[in-house]
Amino acid sequence: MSSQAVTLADVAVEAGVHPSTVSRVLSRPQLIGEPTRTAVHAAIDKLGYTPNRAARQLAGGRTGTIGVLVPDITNPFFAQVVRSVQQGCRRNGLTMLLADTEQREADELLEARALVGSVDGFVVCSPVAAADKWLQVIGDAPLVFVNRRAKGVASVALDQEAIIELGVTHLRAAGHRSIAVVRGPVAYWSGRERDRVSRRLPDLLSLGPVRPTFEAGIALANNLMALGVTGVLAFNDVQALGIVAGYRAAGRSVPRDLSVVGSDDIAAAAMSDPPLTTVAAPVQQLGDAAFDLIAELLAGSTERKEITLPVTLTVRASTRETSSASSTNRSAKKGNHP
Amino acid sequence: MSSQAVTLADVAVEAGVHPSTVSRVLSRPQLIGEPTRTAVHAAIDKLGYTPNRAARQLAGGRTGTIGVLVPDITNPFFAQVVRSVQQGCRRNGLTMLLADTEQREADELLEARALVGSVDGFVVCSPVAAADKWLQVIGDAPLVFVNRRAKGVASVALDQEAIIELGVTHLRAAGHRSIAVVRGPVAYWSGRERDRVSRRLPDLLSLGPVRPTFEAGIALANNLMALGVTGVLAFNDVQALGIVAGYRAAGRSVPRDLSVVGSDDIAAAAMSDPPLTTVAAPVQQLGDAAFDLIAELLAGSTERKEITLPVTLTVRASTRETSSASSTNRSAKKGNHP
DNA sequence: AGCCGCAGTGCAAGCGCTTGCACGTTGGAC
DNA sequence: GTCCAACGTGCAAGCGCTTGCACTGCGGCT
Repeated sequence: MSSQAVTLADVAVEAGVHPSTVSRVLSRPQLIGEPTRTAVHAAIDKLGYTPNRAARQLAGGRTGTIGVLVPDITNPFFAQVVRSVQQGCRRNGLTMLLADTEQREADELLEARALVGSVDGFVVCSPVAAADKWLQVIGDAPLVFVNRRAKGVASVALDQEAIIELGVTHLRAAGHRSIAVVRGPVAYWSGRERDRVSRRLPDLLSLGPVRPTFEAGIALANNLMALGVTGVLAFNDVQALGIVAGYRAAGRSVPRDLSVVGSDDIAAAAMSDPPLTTVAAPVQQLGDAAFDLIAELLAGSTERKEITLPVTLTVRASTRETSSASSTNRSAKKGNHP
Repeated sequence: MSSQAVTLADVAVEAGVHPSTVSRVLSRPQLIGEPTRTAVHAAIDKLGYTPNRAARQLAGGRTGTIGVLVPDITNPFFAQVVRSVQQGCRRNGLTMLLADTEQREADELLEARALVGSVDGFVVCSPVAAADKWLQVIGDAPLVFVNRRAKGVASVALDQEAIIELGVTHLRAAGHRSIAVVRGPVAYWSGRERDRVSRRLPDLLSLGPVRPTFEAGIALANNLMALGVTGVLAFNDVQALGIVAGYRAAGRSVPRDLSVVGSDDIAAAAMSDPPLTTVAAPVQQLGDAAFDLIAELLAGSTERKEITLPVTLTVRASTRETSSASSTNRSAKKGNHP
C-alpha cells in the first residue's frame, strides 16, 4: 500500500511532464531528451515510485516474470538450478514464479497451462510430459528444458554419455572387471539416455531400473553381492549412499568389498563415510545456462539451442584399486561433445 | 498466446450473458443463478478460458500471489518449507513468487520492496532484518515470519527451548556428565534463542558461536576432544555430521568416544554413518502453518499469531549410554509451550 | 527563403477484468 | 390486490501502464 500509492501519474506531475514521458524514460530512455530524463528520475527517486507490474503487463503484454517448474524442490540438484535461475532473474530485473510439480506428470501441464499468460517464458526441470504436449499447452512461449533433450525445444542437459564413461573408466582403471551400471527410472530422459549408452559398452552389467532413493540403494546392495560385482556406478548419489549403507548393514564394507561411484556430487556425498567418489554435475552452470537460454528466447531469438554440459569425476574414498590395477586418474575431465 | 486469446468477453458472448456475469461466476458464484452459472461454466470449458492475472489484479487489487523469501533455497530445511507453502498455494489457487536472498540482509528488504504491490503477502524464512524495518517496507501487507519470532508479526517457529532440553535430557539420561551445547550464529533468531536457553541450564558447556557447516563441525571436533566432552548437542545436523567426521579424522569414533545429537533431522542424518540421533523439526508442519497463517491474514484477520511447533527426538546410533547410565528415552516428545 | 525530416513530447485509446450501482422480476406478506 | 424485499443481471467506470499517432519546433538542405 505504502509504496503502491505512488503511480506513474504522480511522478509525471512531480516532474512536470506527461505520464507517457515517464513511461518512456523507464522503458525506452533513448527516446527522451537528457534534461527531461534527469528530471523524471529525480521525481521517481523523490517519490519512491515502483512500477505496478500488473498494469505494465496488461498494457504491454510482457510480464517480467519467468515460470520455473521443478519435480521436487527438496532435491538439492533442482534447488541449485532454481537458485541459479533466480540469480539471473535478479540481475535482469525479472521475477521468478516457482511451481513444484511433485513428480506428477499431470500437474506439470496443468501448472503450465495456468501460468501461460502470467509469465513470459518457462524453464522446466526434468519434464516428464512429451515435448509436443508442452508445445501445445504453452503455444509459442519461450521454453527451456533442463535435464532433458527434445526436438524443437531449447534445452540444457548433462553429457550422459560422459557420466557413464567417466564412471566406468575410473572403475576399470582401478582394476575392476565385474562392473555394474545402475539404470534410473525410464520416466526420466536421463534414465533412458544412460540406459542407451551403457548398452553400447561391452562387459557391463546393466541393472535396474532402480529408483534413485536411499532405500532402493540399500535393497540393491544384496543383488550386487549376489552378482559378485566389485564396482558399481549408481544412478545418483543418494542411491549410491544407499548401496554403501546396504553393504554396511550386511557386514561388508565400501570400498573394501565394493567400489561405488555416485553421480551428481550433492553436498552429502562429501560428508558421508566413506566420502563418495562421484561424477560431479556442474549444477551452477546448468542453471546459468538455462537462464541464458530463456533470456535469449525472451529477447526474440528463435534458435532452439541444445546445450550439453560436461561432467567431471571427483575421486573420494568410496572407490579403491584392486590388486590388478594398472593406472589411476584422479579428477579426470571430459569436454563437450555434440 | 493460444489460450490467452480467450477473454472474459468471449466467454460472455458464448454464454449469451454480460461479461460482469461471467466475472461473478468466477469470483462470487453464489450471486449468480444456477442455470446461468452452469451455462457460463460450459462456455468456459468449451473455450478453454483462463483468467488473465494481470487484468484481475489491476482491477481487483488482489494479485493471487504470495511472495516467499528464503535465505538459501538449497538448504533442505527451507526447501521443504517452500514446498509446503507451494502446496497450500496450489490448493487455494494461488501462485508463489520465490526469491532467494542468499543470506544477504540488504537483499532481503530490497527484494521485498520490489515485490510489494505484486504480491498479496509475504512469507519470510529466517529473516535477518529487524522487524520494524520489515513493517516499514511492506506497510500493512500480510507478513509471516518462519523460524523467527518478532513483536507485531505473525510467526511460526520451533520450540528452541525444547530442542535444547530434549537433546540434553537424552544425553544426561544416557549417563553423560560432560555435555556441550553448540551455539549457532547470532544473526539468527534461533541462534540467539538457544543461547539464551542453554545459559539457564546448569552444568552445560556452551560453545561457540560456531557456523552451521560441515567444515565448522570438523574444526570443532578438536575442541571437543580437548575439553573432554562426552556428549554434544550440535546446532544442526550438518554441523553434527562435521563433528562426526572430525572425530573420525582424528582416529576417534562416534558414538564410542562422543555422543552426538543433531538438530533438524535432514535426510542426510538418516543416511550417515552412524545414523544421526537428532532433534527432529516438523518441517512439513512448519510450512503448513506458515501457509495457514498467511491465508488467515489474507482473509482479513488482524490477529498476529505466534505459533510454536513442538520438536521430537529421533534416536539413532550417534549416541550411546555410558557405563553409569540410568534410563533411556527412545523417541521422546515435548508439546507446545507458550 | 521555403521545405523536409526528425528529435522530443503530448494525447488518448485501450489491455482484461472487478465492482458499486441501477434496473427489472419474482414471490410472499399484509 | 398491493407493496416491498430479495434476487439475478446488465451497465459503465475505472485499475496503472504502454504505445501508435499527432504535433511542435528546429536545423540543414536546395
